[in-house]
Amino acid sequence: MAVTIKDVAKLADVSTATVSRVINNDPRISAVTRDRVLKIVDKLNYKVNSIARSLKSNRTFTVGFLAPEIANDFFMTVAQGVENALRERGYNLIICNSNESADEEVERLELLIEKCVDGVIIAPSSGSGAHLRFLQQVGLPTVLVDRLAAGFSSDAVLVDNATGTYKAIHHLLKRGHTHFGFIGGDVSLTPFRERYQGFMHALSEFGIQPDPAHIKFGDYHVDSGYAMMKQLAEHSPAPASVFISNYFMHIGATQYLVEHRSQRSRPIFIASFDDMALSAVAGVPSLTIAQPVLQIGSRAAQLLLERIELRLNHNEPPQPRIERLPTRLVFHDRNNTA
Amino acid sequence: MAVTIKDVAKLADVSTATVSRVINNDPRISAVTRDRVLKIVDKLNYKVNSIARSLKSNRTFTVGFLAPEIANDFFMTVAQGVENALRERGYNLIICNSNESADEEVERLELLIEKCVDGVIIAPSSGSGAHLRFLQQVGLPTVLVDRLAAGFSSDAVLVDNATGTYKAIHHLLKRGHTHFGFIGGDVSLTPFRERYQGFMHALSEFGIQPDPAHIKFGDYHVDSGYAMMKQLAEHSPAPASVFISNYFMHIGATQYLVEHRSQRSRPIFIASFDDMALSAVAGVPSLTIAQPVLQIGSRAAQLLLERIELRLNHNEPPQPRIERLPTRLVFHDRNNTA
DNA sequence: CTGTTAGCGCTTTCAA
DNA sequence: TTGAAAGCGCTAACAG
Repeated sequence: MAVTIKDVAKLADVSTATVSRVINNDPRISAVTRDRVLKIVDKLNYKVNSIARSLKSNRTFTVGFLAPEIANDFFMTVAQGVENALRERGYNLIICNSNESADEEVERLELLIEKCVDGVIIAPSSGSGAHLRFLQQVGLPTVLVDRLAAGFSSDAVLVDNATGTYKAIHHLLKRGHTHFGFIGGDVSLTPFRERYQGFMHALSEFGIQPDPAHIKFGDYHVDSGYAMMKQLAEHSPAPASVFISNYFMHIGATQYLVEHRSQRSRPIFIASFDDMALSAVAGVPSLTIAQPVLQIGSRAAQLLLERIELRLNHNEPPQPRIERLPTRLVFHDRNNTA
Repeated sequence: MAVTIKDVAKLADVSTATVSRVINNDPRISAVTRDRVLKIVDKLNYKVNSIARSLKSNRTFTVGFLAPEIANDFFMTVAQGVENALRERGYNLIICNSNESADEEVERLELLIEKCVDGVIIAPSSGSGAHLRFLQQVGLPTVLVDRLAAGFSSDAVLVDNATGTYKAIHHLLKRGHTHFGFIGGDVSLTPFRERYQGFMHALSEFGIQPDPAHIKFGDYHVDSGYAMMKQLAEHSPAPASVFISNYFMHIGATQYLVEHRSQRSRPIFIASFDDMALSAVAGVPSLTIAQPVLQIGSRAAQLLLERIELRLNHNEPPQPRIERLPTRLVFHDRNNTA
């Protein structure tokens, strides 16, 4: 059996209360007692049982992070950002996976509630937030990241999807690009919808109506990007430039282009949301819209901790805050065709 | 305040013991009482407090996963495999990050112990396992993945690094490849050491002594792969084929090659350990050695749960088992130069 | 400065 | 089949 506070108390010949005070750095403890206790703590290699502590104190110093995919660089980089910020404040992170399913999302949240996490950060699996509403009942501090959930009002940290896309496309339009294709994700997810809107907005400003055959929507994964780029490239006429709505589809699309490089006289120019590890790899000229991924996570953690502290002190919770972090254009283009 | 077992008991007009039995599916409970209690549970939306439960039962149904990097496709895919297997058995996963540091690794493990996890799965940060030995003292069920730790004997699930590499290089040698370069990782980590050994073994069988200037070691990240490939390619003579010790360096190396494609008359052939999402993307001919990444995770989870169960029943723990899962060769080569 | 004591929410003998 | 009561390891009044 593990060593408990009692064992320490007995050996140090003090009460368990004293031991508790020592390990919690209560100032009103004499130096000698403190030393004696600490010595025993060391000797017995005593570690607090944070389960017991949590049962008393009703806080676990643990935050849940719920992502729709766990083997996904984007969400895990967000998680990394969350963890960085939490660790500074002595909090820990439990990462869970909703598998992009609202049902599993609820399941995982119930689990996290069972485990008495102090708050949760969620990249919601679905554009509708109906299934999340029970969180407000429960009063669990919550921050959304990357995506908003309709009908579920809460703090959120995301990026300027529409504006970022608008600026990229606007830039290309000014440089003379005119024949655009579009590779989109599920528009029931806010980021993909907003990126689509930004894209269309820029085109309409230049009085350009894209060929409907050049507008494609799929899921947001590599294979989907490959398939849609294939459709676009094989369509006649093919678009001269293609906007791709996220990193994974960018990778898939690039894969297609590289494999069929020799078949094209002029390369298709790519603009893509996200700029991550491999955005530069493929050597297809591109303009990318970089998100501050780590900061999304760390900022979300800050907002959450704020809410947790406020709740602890029985203060009024603030109104839901939606923060849009700025994106940044990145040119991957040695021939400066952008 | 959250609703507790007491609230349910009061409303259902039974003792807390009865409620406890109902929610734990104790058979010796009359159907009527069960129904009555369940109805109240629903009405109050009662959820067990697993903190309190764990304090009593001394188990948390939670497993810790400790990875040296959290924003890393490989480790997170392993984590995915772990989670798949755990979920089936009603266990949960806490993912922690050691930042490839032995000190942080110990910190995180102490945290997990504080949280009373039932066991841990570790991809150890360092080839030396000295800092892990305290786990045996504590008696915490442990399984290593991907890497072994010298001086720390425990269950482990990894792949046939040496054999897999050997087979790939052997295959290429038979196809006439002779001038090999090598891009390696930190050989204090067992996978990188073993891959190096497999590489050298294959060459020596063919009586080939690689040019020392063609053997490079770095860290295992994208930038490192880029830098080493640059060195190899700029060296005169450059190797005709290069073995790369993992996915991320493969990506970096490929990035270099694609960027400088036009400068070479004949492309450098790549053989690389790992075959993941983007291995096929770059259009540089390659032969990859695929690991069954998800299975590494799920198998590790199985071994761990076995140990946890045994310990619970006070059975003798089994001898440490080291399982090597087989790798598989994958050809990414439209011109069949491999 | 330190000890006594009650109790966090739950499970589990033991007794009925 | 059910209830009473003890106790998991810790913290926090309260008292001294």
